[in-house]
Amino acid sequence: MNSKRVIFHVDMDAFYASVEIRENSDLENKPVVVGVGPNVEKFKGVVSTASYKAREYGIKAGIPLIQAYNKCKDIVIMPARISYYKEVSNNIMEILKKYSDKFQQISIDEAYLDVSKRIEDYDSIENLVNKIKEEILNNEGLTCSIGVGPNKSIAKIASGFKKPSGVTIINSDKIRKFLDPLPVKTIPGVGKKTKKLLAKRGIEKIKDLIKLSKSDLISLLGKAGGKIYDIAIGRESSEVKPRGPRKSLGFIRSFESSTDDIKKIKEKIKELSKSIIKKIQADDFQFRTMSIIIRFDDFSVITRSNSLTHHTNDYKVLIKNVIDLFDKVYDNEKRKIKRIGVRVSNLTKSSLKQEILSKYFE
DNA sequence: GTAATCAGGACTC
DNA sequence: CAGGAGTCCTGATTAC
Repeated sequence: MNSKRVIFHVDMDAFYASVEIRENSDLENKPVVVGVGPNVEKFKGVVSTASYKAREYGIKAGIPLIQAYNKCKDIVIMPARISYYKEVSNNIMEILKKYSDKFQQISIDEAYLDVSKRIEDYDSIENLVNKIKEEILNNEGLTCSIGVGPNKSIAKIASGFKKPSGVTIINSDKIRKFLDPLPVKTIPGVGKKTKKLLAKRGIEKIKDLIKLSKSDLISLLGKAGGKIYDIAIGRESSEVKPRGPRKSLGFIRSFESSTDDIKKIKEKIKELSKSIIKKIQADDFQFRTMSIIIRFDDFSVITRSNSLTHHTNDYKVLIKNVIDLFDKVYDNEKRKIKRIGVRVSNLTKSSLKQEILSKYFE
């Protein structure tokens, strides 16, 4: 037997947009974007996902809808229907689980599969990849891209290498040839800031990055530097493991335009808190820490939080605490507010299970 | 001195 | 012109 791991990273192509197109064949080959925000019809918000046709115009996730429109007057904007996309996602994840020994869902449209035990040679990789792609296409009418590698990071980078509907298989002996020419930003964990910091030192490609030692990178970037180094040399080795329980839960809403109307803001805070309580009770959680998040019209952000001595799932407790937090901040603030959010953390499962478990560990 | 808590930042999809 | 949800990390402060 072979002890080498074979990891798949499966990534759905333009997931939200593709779901909308599958629901409405008129949208095929059109520049479709799924938008999120306070009023997507009036271009208040951003692009969540752009179809591949839309991408031809330079439209991509994250840009303001108004900019997307300016790039292409023909864009079709669909408001996001996240709960529906979740249903679709669940169906897809069930398919992926079947084909893996170990499974890790990363987000609504991505997952890692450890398929080591099901692979003997290159052909069996191709067979398995094709089977997965076929079943997702037949059952859900959607395409995905798959990256295959000896660890999770290489699989992930590989899945993004050829899209849409691409397959990229990186054997151990091809790691350097694959990674070396890629821009550092390709590495998960290297975002805008880190890219800039590295660029200042003339580091643009992964091959530049690996000239530094691991400790150089750690002193430059902290703990993240160590991870980035391991990925760059192709030796990241984290296991494919099931997702743990959630650690926090919250909601954020933007106002259509910035406001200093305290009544309006507090109404929103209550609304958000209510939604949190609903969800948290439905999922049988309790929380101990509560936070508010405020983004001002100049885009600066303030967060405030406090913790209780005990866990709760009570609306009254939540609302009292978050309103108190808000009042403390807004006493000496005049800036207008653009977005407001409420979040709870330090979660535990409430009721039954907890007691049974604690008995076990007495 | 170390553990919790809090605030802010970076990052991901 | 700048959404929404979530995670991890860091540094400062406070608690034990």
